[in-house]
Amino acid sequence: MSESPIEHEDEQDLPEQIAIRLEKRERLNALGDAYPVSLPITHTIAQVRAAYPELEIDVATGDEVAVVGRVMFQRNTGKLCFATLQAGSGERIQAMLSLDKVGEEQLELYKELVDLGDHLFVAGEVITSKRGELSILVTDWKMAAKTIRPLPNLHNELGEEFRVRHRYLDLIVRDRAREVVKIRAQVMASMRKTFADAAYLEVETPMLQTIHGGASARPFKTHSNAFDTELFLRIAPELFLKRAVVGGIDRVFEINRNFRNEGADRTHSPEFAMLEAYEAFGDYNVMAELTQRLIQNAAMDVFGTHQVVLEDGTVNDLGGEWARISMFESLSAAAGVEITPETPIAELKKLADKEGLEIDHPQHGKYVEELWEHFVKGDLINPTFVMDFPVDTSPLVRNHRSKAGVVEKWDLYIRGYEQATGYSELVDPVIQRERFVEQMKLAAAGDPEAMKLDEDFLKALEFGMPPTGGMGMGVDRLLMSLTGLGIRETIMFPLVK
RNA sequence: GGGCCUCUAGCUCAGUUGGUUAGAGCAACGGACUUUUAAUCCGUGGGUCGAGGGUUCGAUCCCCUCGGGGCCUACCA
Repeated sequence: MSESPIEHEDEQDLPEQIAIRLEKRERLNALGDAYPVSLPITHTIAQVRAAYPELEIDVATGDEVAVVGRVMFQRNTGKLCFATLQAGSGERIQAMLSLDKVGEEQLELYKELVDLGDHLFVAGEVITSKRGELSILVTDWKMAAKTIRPLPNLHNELGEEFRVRHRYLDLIVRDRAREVVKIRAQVMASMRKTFADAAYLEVETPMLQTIHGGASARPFKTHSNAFDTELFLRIAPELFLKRAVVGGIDRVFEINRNFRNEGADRTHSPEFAMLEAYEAFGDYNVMAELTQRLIQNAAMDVFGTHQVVLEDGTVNDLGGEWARISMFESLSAAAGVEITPETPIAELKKLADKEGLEIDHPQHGKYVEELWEHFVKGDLINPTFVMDFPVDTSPLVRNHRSKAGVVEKWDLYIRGYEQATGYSELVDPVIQRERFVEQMKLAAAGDPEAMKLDEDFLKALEFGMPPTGGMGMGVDRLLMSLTGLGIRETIMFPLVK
């Protein structure tokens, strides 16, 4: 990337349009202020529009208003100039500057000093033009903030890379970009309300951790100068939220960033927003109900329906009671052979080989999950809880209360994506230690994602954790499910090199 | 990690089978215009063709290296 041209000392090197705008900025400062600290604004553009929903053509209301907006279009003629002003929230209104209202000097200055993209303050009467456009017939104008760089062309779609690298411009220029930011905020607010209604407390747990745990993933590493020690950006908040439950915070949730040092694609980002929730004396069934409620409430609060329309026009039906299927039963049905926790690993391997699956760190449960993804996952369009996972790939989940060889864990799939996961949490400190030891053997065998043993967490469990249900949900992925956008569109400022 | 593609003006894109001075629309500059709304009309300027190296009389184009981006694939509870 080239350095910013505005940093060049020699003005000759500046792109023409920037040099010209810098001169205009100087002139504005000489005449007054190109960036005034305050302006006598009386209305937002939205308020003006709302106050006059249906005016006839060529009407003068007699009402005076003063607004600011960014200049999005300009149509300058000899004695009458038009500009379209846009509020940050996207509403637009037309400003009209006529010779007989502002005088020759102010009209000339306006034409010379105001460019597309500038923040412009205008005061005047609310009218409609001869074409019926709601307008402000300007008596006073003032530069609210001079722009130095030209806005991108509004008549072509911006390239994807340009949009991500200049999200601030994307937000100015593209309604949908603003909408997505708003939807995200509303979804967050809705989920917090659902939690509040269920007497959950929101907490924040460490991002910097001395031992990363709670998930299987490669971490980002950093270093603390003060403690002279290696630290990890968290891959999950799970082990700290469970400590909170041990401490008696019986209903607790956190919405915050996780960091995973792994691949980035349409559904994965190195940093992503994660929701985790724990409920003492709940189990994975309770958490499934909570998860369904969170998502359905969000859809209803934001879109007013459980049938949300996605970017490509298809409808994502989130309504009704969501299906629950068993992992082993659905796999057996799809594969055409009975597969249970007792199925010999050699048989699973034979089936995987036949299907052309390569499995990295072969354990029984790994085979089952890979085969399940191969045979079943793609067909799960409507929201579906996949229940009861293999034990050896789920070290933090308690054994099923009645089925041998599986744990009380579900994954929620929506439109073929893993959306959330829920557990009846493992709270027995002795079994938890055994599970960690198993993970350490895997790590020793070279699995870089295997979990580390967290002695302090085990100590907390040894002080007694109540039976607890837990759930985790990728917030960015929820936004994807609600909008049909890629993850880099649901995150306002995704990581770019 | 592997494969394929891509990078040209502020933005969106053409183009050059290697040849004088690299084009368009919008944006900008000068001029005309009191009802435009992608205003219109006349005129003008604007480029290290991602960076570096090579081949060549001559490279934006061909080759190599590097960098950015995309798609597929692998990996990612």
